Amino acid sequence: MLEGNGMFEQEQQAIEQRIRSHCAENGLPDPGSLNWSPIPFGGEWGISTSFFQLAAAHSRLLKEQTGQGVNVPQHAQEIASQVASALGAPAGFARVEALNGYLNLYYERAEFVRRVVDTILAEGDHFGRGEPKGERVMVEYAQPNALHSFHIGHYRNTILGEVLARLVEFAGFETIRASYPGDLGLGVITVLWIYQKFYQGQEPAEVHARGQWLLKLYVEATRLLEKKEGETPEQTAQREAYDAERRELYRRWDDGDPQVYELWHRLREWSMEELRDILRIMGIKIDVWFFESEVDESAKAIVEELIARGIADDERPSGGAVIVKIDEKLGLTKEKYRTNVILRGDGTTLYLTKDLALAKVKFEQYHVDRSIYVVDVRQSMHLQQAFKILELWGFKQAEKCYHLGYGFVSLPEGAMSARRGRIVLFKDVFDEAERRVLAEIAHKNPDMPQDQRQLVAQQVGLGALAYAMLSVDNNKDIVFDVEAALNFDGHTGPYIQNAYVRANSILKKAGIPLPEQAAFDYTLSSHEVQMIDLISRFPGMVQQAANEYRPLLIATYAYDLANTFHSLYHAVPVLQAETEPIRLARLRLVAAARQTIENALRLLSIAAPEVM
RNA sequence: GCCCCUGUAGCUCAAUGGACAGAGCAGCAGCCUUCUAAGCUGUUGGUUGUGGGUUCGAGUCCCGCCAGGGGCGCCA
Repeated sequence: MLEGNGMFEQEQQAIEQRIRSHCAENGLPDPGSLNWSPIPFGGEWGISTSFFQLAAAHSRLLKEQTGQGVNVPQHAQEIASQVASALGAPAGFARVEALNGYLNLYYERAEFVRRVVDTILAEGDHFGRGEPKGERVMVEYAQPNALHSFHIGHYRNTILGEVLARLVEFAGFETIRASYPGDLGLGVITVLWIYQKFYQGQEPAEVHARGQWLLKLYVEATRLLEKKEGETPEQTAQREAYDAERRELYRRWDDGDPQVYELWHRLREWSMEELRDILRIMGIKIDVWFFESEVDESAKAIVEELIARGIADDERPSGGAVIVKIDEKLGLTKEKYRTNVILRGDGTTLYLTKDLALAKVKFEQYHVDRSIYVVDVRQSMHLQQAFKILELWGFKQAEKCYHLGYGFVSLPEGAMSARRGRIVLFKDVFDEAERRVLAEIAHKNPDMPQDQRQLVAQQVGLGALAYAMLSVDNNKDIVFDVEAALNFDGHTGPYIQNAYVRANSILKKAGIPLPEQAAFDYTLSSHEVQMIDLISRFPGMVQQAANEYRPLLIATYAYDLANTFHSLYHAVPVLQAETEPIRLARLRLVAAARQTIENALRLLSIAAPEVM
């Protein structure tokens, strides 16, 4: 298994040992953990470490002893030189060099390449997978509000969560994908109200049309119920009558009226059908569905316990609600988590209450070791409050809860607003993406069979969309520009997919099975060296991205892979290579690159099309 | 008032405290009879918002300030 610099683990450890003894023998402080990083120069590769910290430490030591320190960069270079000559020509490395305070160790090219390529081709789809960590992680994402339609803001949440789940899973953690759709609240009741009042019995046949219709109903209902400027007394009376009906409906729903429940379940199912189809398009399989309505009762029980234990204050007797003074209970003097309500005056639960109950379910029923919440950054305060209340409650897994916030998605015209009809639905963008890819295929690849075009259009269209979301760090807001998101050139998903396709094309045209082995003992071009360097780093990238919860790192890495491959493709002939041994070696290199691109794309939830 | 996030090329974004701050888009100049031009090559473009501090070394860490966004008791 290749992990980090693990490929040359033995050689690296031997070097470290010799550096330590060199230091000990020459009165230098122990260098501590040597921080190896890849050599940054293009055209060659190896590993590198610097001696600045050691030189600085030694300088401090000398200052204590003699009252005089030394110039650190200069001293670092001296140490690097001494170490370099002490090492001589270590096994596994072609060359050792001391430069600017750095010790650079250059790999034996042929051996390095052979190991990298052989490992990748032997491990195939598993190349880059981390060792099992023996820990179970739950990722919660894909939580749109029921009875609203799925827009590109939800899409960002969903693609980010899915890629995070794939990352931690591939890095070696057992992973559970959870979705928590909001199916309660006034917004939901509002849709039920207008449907019952004006549209009873109507139902668009197509699944997306039906889901989207619910959003239109919500917008219309909001217009009817919203106070307007300069309304006539009749209009005011009408509006208030409507609102009274809605409140009455909410009350009946709360009482569990079977008729209302039937309607609620039916419309919720329309939303869920739409969501399931979008998840199908995105290739996502959710393991666990939590509905807000399912944790309602257990949430109330938790409130009782918090009151009994003096963590929550029941202000209902004086006309208030049940609250938790979080800062006060934590003993903080400055306001940080503030105070929040965990039960309304009328005894109904809030979002916060249900999150307390849900956390308990996750840890106690699903036995997860860690729980990651992929939720809009605007809910950061809310989740911190939930985690702190759990902590006050004595729930020790509270420290195993992480909020992965992400910036919100807005439009060039401003924030999305369902009421103003200013909203971009995922399905609309997806359909447009497909149309554009089909047009592109007709133009650029007219020989592609008709029956293949639809599949490729979907793969490439989704690839463009996914990459547009994933190539921005999650803590940054995105202004969603359809034209930019559906661009297929440059730093985009299709650019990466195209690199895969071109690699695939070479291997197909070779007309022979992939050679079992090949020697890389010829003079490698700088393009080949860079390609090898990058693909060898994939396992380390997976671990880093999973540890930091940063899909962006893989997105950037995948682009670098494709960029390097495109350059290689242009500059280095494979099928027309100078000699047969070089041809075979390059075929294996191309196959290894293709495999690495494929694995990286899979982590990004982007398809690797055979042709495009 | 308190808390969180952001500020890097004209625009959109990268950069485990480390070697000359990098890509894409846009602009300019080239490359399809050669493994798919959704591509490649070259080129233009920077006081990393600002002032201090820590460090051998700061876009990165600490403090202040400026600008923008978000959040803050019965919405989700």
